[in-house]
Amino acid sequence: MSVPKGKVLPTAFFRRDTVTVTRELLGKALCRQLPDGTVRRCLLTEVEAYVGPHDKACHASRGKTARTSVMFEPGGVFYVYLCYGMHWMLNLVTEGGDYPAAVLVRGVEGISGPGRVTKQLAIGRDLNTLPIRRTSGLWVEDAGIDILDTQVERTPRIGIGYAGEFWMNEPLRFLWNTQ
DNA sequence: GGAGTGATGACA
DNA sequence: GTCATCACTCCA
Repeated sequence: MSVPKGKVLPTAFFRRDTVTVTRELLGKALCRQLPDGTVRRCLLTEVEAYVGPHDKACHASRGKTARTSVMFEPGGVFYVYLCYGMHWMLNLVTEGGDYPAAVLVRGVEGISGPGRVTKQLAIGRDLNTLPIRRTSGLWVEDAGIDILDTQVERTPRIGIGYAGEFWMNEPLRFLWNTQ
């Protein structure tokens, strides 16, 4: 069963508190325009928050660099980077600007794992720094689904053991339990 | 449990 | 310039 077309989320949606945005992204539809012109819509089921310069797991916690400068942009753009030389990671930049934070897309309905999501949706470097809107070929829509807190699970983030005792345990990973 | 893979950032 | 590290995935 496919996800019906919804209203495109405005830039303002992303220019807010990162944890709030992360939680609200569950059940929203990540939409990708395919080369043949058709659109694939996938409900977001797993996301992680990287909440600012003080977050030791956030790439920008050690300052602004060529790679992380996009995270200092006002929210509503993509941060895409290559991990382990093979996997593209998709992030949605949040907050109002000059404050590095983003949401990592770890999974959508039918696709688990951040590297598999980008592979299946053909997401790569070319989307880095582009705005989150229809004309970029990748955007987010409100699918009209209301997800109750009882369906949301929070856990520590994955693969950030280097971030120190506090940040590696913060429950900044959000999962939508669809069962 | 371990390899693959290459950009990135720290350091010289 | 070198070098270690990595918000992962797949196969044994």
